Amino acid sequence: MNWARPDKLLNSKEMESSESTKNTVKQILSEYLTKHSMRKTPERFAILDKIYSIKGHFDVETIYSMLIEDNYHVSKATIYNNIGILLDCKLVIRHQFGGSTTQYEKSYKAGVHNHFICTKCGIVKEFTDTNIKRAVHNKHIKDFTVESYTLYVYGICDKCKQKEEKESK
Amino acid sequence: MNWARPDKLLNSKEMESSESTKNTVKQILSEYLTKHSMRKTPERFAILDKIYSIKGHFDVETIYSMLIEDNYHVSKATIYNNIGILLDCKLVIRHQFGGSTTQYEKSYKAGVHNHFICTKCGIVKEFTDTNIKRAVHNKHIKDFTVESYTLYVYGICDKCKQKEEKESK
DNA sequence: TTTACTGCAAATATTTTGCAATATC
DNA sequence: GATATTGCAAAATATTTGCAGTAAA
Repeated sequence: MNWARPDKLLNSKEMESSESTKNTVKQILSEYLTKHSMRKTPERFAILDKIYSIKGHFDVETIYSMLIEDNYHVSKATIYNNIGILLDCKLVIRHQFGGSTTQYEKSYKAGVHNHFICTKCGIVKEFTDTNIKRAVHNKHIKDFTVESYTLYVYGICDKCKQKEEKESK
Repeated sequence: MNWARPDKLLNSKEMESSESTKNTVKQILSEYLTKHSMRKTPERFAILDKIYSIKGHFDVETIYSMLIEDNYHVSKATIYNNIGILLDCKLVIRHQFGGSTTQYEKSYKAGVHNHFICTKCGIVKEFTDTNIKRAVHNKHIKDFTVESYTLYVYGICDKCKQKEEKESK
């Protein structure tokens, strides 16, 4: 098997997960594919590898252009298809922040984090909070098995707030 | 001024907000429009009134068909336009659960609530939890003014879980 | 050899936009 | 009367789907 491993300097959007993390997620995908009688195509592992080189959120377009930039051609249809699989095996999570595209994020060992979203400019800032985490996990929801959560806190960032104050003068 | 007030039996999707709530939100919208030199069109108040007769989530299509059913014609473009305004004056909030349409919900006096989303069938169940509420409000986020929050808890509902167990036999 | 997967293009669906007609102020 | 808003249709955009060719098993 020959995983696509681009050998180049990483741009600002990229930040390698540790090799061991990448190997682990490949393993998880591999087992998932075997279990479901699906094929181990190079595209699948190239997409997974690329996703695990991205720090933060991304959309399908981002993955697509990053792979093209590596001279690794995959169609968008294939990316959509495979992100679906990665969602199923919990290697990726989906975010819907309210922009026009669906955002995704690697989820293995990424840790739970919360998002602050400015309702004016749309900037997203992440934070962690153990009290919130504890409160969510202490909540027993009838008839449901909890797997994960996402918290979106809405408000106004300082930049936009200052802009607003100027405008109302 | 002549607010559209449909005088008919309510269907299952509908549940009147109290008259006083409806009057209050009309007041809020009215003041917002005045402040921004925008016009008080009957469409705006008809849409607001309809939204405040809906319990739970809705999308643009829903509002559209409900108004058509009342023989009140508004174009979808107008609904999109006005939901934008209602978002601005905080009378409506937006949800992106992951389906194909954007979902909205009335927000005045609706209370904060959290959502459980089944990752298999997509069913959304609401719940409230004061511990979570407290934890979020205790969180001080640097450089941000918090206005509201939404929590999405993901997992599997009992129905889907049972289905899964059957399949793996 | 079988058939799952990829890539392309066409289809679908939601939301946005342009513009003429209309109605608010 | 001036112009913001509506309604319609067309446009834009993201995602899905159908299908022929390719490649994994």
